[in-house]
Amino acid sequence: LEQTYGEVNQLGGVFVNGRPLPNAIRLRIVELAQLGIRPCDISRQLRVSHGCVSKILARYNETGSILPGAIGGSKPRVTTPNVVKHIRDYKQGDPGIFAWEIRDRLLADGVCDKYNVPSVSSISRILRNKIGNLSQPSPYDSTKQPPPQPTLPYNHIYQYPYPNPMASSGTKMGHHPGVPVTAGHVSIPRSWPSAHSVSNILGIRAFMEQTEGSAYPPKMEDWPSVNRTAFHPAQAVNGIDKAAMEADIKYPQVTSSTGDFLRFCCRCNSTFPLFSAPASPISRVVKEIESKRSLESNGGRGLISVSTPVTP
DNA sequence: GACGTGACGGTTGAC
DNA sequence: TCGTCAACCGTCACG
Repeated sequence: LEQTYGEVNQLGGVFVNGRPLPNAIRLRIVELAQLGIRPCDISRQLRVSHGCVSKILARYNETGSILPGAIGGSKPRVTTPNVVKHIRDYKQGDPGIFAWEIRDRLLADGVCDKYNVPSVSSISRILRNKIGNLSQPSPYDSTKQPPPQPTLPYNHIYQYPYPNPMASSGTKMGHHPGVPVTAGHVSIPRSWPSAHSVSNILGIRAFMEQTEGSAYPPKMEDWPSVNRTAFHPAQAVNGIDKAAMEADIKYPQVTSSTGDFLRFCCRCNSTFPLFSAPASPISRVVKEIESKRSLESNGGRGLISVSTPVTP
């Protein structure tokens, strides 16, 4: 069981097969691209395969979202209670009606569209199994409440399942650990070093520790594939070297004297309030994550603050 | 060398 | 409870 998580790709980056990259890294990929850094350089810096970088950027350009798609699950059922109810109504109104006629009527009446109309065989099955005896009350009787529908649509946003030690425990999906949420805004806890490597300029440090909780469970250090013999301690993991990660803990996010979060801009060599930054695709992405999380965090419960104000 | 693409092995969650 | 299925994932190799 312990030998399940963590593999090292050709670039030395760590990934979990079958699982999406942490949102922080996805965000960083987009962010670097926005800054004009070539995908191949992003790939090397973050130690993410160029195919993945290409995929994430393509998705971002197409959808505007950095988030991975919905993994798992099944297609939405077409035989919803409402559809079954209509089929029963049609059958009651005309006991000799054919399944294909029901299908046509479902379309004609606007109950279904061409994408979700049940097949003739499905209708036949419904007629056989659910409406076989019209004298029997149906579980979907109009006098009853229909069964609860899924809260989320089929293509809901993928919930990053990695445990977050700072997130409230108890619910598996209750709180998205990808980006910390405060009551009215999102912070991107990071420090903005002055060193001029791409990684350091852009503050690629301790992402997994800070913005994703611990990016992969249980702890990256415990990943069997992050082999300490093959992986030098000082070597970067997804562009995050260990020393920097440790340093990030020592030097938390810059805040102003008022406690506002400040972001260091390497371009203008100054800081600016993180939350008053001009709207950008990145801030939009952050807002996207925030809004998704807000919907799923049960009214804001489990809010965390991962940034520690710097005391002078 | 950079990049798009598809195969591949893997995970996930509804049914 | 468990297996199946179809969605997704990132890596890798190829062109």
